[in-house]
Amino acid sequence: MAVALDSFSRRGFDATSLDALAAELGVTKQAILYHYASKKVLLEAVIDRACFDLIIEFDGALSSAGSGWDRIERLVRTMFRVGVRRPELMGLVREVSRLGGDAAARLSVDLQPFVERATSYFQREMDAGTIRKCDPSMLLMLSYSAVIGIATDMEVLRIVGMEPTLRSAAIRRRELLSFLKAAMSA
Amino acid sequence: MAVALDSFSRRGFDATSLDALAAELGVTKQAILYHYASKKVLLEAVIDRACFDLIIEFDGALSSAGSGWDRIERLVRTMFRVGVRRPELMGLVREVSRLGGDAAARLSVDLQPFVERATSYFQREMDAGTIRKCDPSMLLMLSYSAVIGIATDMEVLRIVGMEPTLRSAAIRRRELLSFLKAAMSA
DNA sequence: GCGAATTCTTACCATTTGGTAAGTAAGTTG
DNA sequence: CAACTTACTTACCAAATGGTAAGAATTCGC
Repeated sequence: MAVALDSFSRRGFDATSLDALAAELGVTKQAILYHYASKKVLLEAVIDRACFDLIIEFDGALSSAGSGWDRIERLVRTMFRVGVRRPELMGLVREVSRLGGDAAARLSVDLQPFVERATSYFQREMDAGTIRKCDPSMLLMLSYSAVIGIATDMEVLRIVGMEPTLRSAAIRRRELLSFLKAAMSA
Repeated sequence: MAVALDSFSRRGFDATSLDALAAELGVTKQAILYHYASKKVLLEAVIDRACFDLIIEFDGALSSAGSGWDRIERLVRTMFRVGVRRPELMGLVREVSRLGGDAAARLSVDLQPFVERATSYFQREMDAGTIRKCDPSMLLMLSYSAVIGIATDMEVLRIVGMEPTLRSAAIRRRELLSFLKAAMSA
């Protein structure tokens, strides 16, 4: 499962053959097809798993104590941490969203509760005056895009002249945080 | 060429078969292989073309008259316009960056002049005090990511609750502009 | 008008793909 | 021990893939 998640998000769904997955696991392709009736079913299982993990990762940050800017900062930090430490999770979201169709629909359903929670949380903070008023969906989308770009578009990072090493990730996180802070401050 | 660019960026390189491209063009696969020795060569040609178009699109915005914030705003507007009206250009950048390897290297070479121009332009504006000091590479990366996300991740847009219609694109552009403005203001 | 280049097509081909069918070794249950 | 389930494997298969070889129609240079 972890292998499939990793490969789907890194190499893409179409570019990942069942044979390649099986080889990596040291079994035959039919061993996979025994547990998952088809490649599509495997993808659906991987989507469910990734969404579950994603929600688990964010659950703490969204429900932990603290208020105002501290909590916002913790949320963004969490987003960045997930993007750096588990890039396959966000990478799969991107890949599945590109695939469209049933897979994307399933992703949508799986993430709906989290998205609703996050946007309503942003909304509350806006009403409270912690962050400046804007479309909460837009804010979520921007945070996702920013982290996705910085955490998974390694090649683009290299193109714009940033070395995509883990060592410099901390620096990038600090930059992104101050950037988002400036953008969100009331 | 346009058909290949579109399909590579929308469906992905691996998921685009030469037969499918040929069918869409009303010719046979071998007609394509006559002009481009292999699928890889076709990809390289498409990359060159996309980068050329990208640079052409941005050239006006980067070199046009005006100064200070007006020019910055025009640059961001251009980025958004390209993202919305020619999503295949930025989509291909994302796809090729995911593919890695020779293709990504070529992309890097093709875009290097533009990237250097853009970052040095940001640097000048920072020195002039128009925008707040930050890593110019980071700023470029963030703008790219934001526009990529909003312009090409249609499914994710739907998931976070934004209808991905052209009609609402203007609203999103305004939101993004005010967002970037807030983030960049000195 | 004729050879030659250009631009295709038809006919193949080896490999890879997701998927099926059937068998088998190792438990598990009664 | 026997029936049955679990977790595979080996043996295939039809379709699709990128690519080659050779031929045909059209255009071009002279």
